Order: sequence, then C-alpha cells, then structure tokens
Amino acid sequence: MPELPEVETVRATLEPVIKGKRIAGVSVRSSHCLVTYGREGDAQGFCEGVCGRVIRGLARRGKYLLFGLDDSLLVVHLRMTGALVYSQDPAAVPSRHTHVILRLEDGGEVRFQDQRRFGRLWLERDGSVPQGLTKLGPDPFEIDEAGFLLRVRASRRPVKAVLLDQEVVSGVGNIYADEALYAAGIHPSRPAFSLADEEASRLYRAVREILRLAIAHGGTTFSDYRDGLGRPGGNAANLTVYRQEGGRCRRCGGIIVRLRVGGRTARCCPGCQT
DNA sequence: CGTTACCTGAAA
DNA sequence: TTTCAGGTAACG
Repeated sequence: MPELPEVETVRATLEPVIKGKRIAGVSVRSSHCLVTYGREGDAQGFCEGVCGRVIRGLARRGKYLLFGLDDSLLVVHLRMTGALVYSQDPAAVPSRHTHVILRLEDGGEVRFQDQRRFGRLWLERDGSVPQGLTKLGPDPFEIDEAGFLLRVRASRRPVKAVLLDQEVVSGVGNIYADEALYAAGIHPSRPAFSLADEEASRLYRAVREILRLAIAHGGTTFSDYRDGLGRPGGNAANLTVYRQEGGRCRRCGGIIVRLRVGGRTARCCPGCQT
C-alpha cells in the first residue's frame, strides 16, 4: 500500500504529536510483526527496549519510517496494508488488526495495525539497521537528474521493474511507477538502458512531480491507507492510469490497458506510451 | 533475470 | 471458487 507519498504523509502527521513524548508502555496483541535486535517475534525484548524511552524524532528513508529513541532506533515498514495511527481517546477500541500499541506518557497512543500482516517493526541499536535499509537507494528527491539517469539506465530490465527496485531508487511503488511512466510517455516494458536522454530526463521530472503532487494531497487511499491521524488521502482523484484500465486516456482518448511487467500489474496507454 | 511465498479479505 | 491487491525477500 504505502509508497513514498503515503509514508511521508504518515511521518509528517505523526511527528508533531509524538516528538519529545516518552513511551510509557507497550501492548503487543500479536508479536509476529516484531523483530527485536534481529530476533523475530520477541515481544518481551521489544517492550523492555522501548519502554521509558523518549521519541526524539521521526524520519523517513524510502518507504521506511525511523523512530529515533534515546538509545536505539525503531524502524517500521508498512508493506501493503500497515498503518500507524495516533489516538488520544483511551476508550477507542483497537481494530482486530491492531498488533502493537505504543502508549505515551501523556495519554496518547500510536497503534500499528496491518490486515495482511506483512508489515514489520525492527528495534535496532548500535547503528544497525534492517537488511532492506542497508541496500536502499536514494529517493527521487535526493538525487539530481544525472544521478537518476545513471542508476535507472544501468539495467536491461523493463524500466518499470527498475523504478520499483528500491536499491536503484527508493520510494516508488506500483501506483506512482505507472503514473510517472504515463506522464513521461514511456512504455513500462521498455528496457531501461534503451531510454534516450530526453526520455530519461522526462521520466526523472515526471517521477518527482507525481510524488510531489501525491504528497500535497496526503497520499492515495483505496481502502487501507490512513495517515498518522487516521485520515484517508485525497490523491486518488489525480490518478490517470493506475486502476483505470478500460477507461479513456485523457491525452489521446485511447483505452487504458492492463499488462504484466516484472511480475506486477502495469497500466498504460499503448497510444501515448512508447 | 522471472517466479513464488508471505497473509487476509474484497471483488469478480 | 478464483483472482487480485499499495511490497519485499527468497528462491531457481
């Protein structure tokens, strides 16, 4: 579910209400999502490791959220259906998919909920980080055009598969890869190395603009995604091809089609994207 | 490289 | 009943 715009929106909405707050207690309703110092499902170690610590800040790298604690780092990946929602209402009953609750000293709490149970919370110390984070590439706002071109075109794989590869560029997922390729007029199956300078340049600018727009609208919600305060995002109205198969292309009036690229579903306009 | 597994639930 | 879903890691 959440790609860079959704994760950034969670970060931006959550940080103001939790920064500087001490974690008073933790409720683990299901420990499957916890990785404590490399040990999967260690709820007790997790509780001991976070209780009493102050949340110093909330950062994002790619699609990862990083809670800076006093002496450790809490890394969260929401994967497909995860959400981190702040609540000040102690009477609000947690959903059946709420797996972990961080209770703050001031009465607020942060709930980790995740229907499909793919999301993870890693507690790390000594500067170590989860495997996926160590190999993460820069996000599209952290590199210039030349750097983007070098990374993306260094592969013979379909350009969409390259955009989705978090080691090449981080933060782009299935929604925004389709949207950016449409905006740049590039077919998702094109081998990445075959992009001309002009095409790769258009793609760089399209990715940044598509992500910027999505952030400005609080991310895209189809069903599960919520920001840090439990609100859905408003970016679905801006989508031009993603989940629009069968509809008309805004540019040429052709039909948006669905195909398979790199193991994922891709949507595109065959008339406009070459 | 592409394919599969990991899960649950909604929709076809 | 089958297929599909915003992601990633482990396969072969």
